[in-house]
Amino acid sequence: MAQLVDDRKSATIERRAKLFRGFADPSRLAILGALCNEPLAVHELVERTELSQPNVSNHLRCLLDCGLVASDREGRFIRYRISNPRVTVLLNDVDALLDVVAKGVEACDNYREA
Amino acid sequence: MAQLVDDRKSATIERRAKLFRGFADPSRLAILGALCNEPLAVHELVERTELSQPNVSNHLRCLLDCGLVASDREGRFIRYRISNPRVTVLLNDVDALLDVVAKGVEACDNYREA
DNA sequence: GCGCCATATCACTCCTCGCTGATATGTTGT
DNA sequence: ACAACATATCAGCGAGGAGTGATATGGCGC
Repeated sequence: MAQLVDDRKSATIERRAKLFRGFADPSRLAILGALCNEPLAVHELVERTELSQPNVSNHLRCLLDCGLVASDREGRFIRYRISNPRVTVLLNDVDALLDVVAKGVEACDNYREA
Repeated sequence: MAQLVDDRKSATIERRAKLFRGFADPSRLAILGALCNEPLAVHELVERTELSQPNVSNHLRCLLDCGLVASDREGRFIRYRISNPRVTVLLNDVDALLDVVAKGVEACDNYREA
């Protein structure tokens, strides 16, 4: 039973970690940032983010599967948009936190600096 | 100059990504989660998270450098605590987002499922 | 139907990061 | 000063994920 509790606890943690990982990539953040302003088609995202088209598609697939963005077909375009305002909330939270810890984050070299 | 703008923009994105990466690990989330309840010394964190002691220390160093936790020496113990309430806010908001997208996140196999 | 544009998929490589085991530093009692 | 406990550091290994290039699918206009 303690085992059960542990499982449930760790399952929750794993889910959180997985969701955070969805945000923990510059390319995906660039895509999400662009979509926060307005819905965009893939080729528009390619222009603005300066990422390769397959790369953008791959990330969109990931974001779509995770439910962070949604897509609507429009003719031969596919328009992507932020699926839920809570995504934006989270992005704002991280900026608010960065206001406080930006210096430390940049100094931390436990993982590769950008 | 457009170059400058791009640099500034991407620097912001990189910082966000780096901060998100700080949260994108089950071990660090377990540590942060435990610290959300109460400040704890390292050996207590080892007990509760069931991680190895060097592992916990490594993650704490990372979290400390990033400014997400703070530490106070107390005798031969070192007590760690959440450094800023915005950390807790972020953790809560991620749970709020999970309420909506949990299913999708679990289904997404672009990166390894826990 | 054919060519064109928009998007998706796949195999592969490289790099980053997390964990472990051994060891070093530090602090407290006796 | 020494023993015991608490914490930090470091090298090395292994795995997961991001990017690329080539290619496949799908919708549109002529």
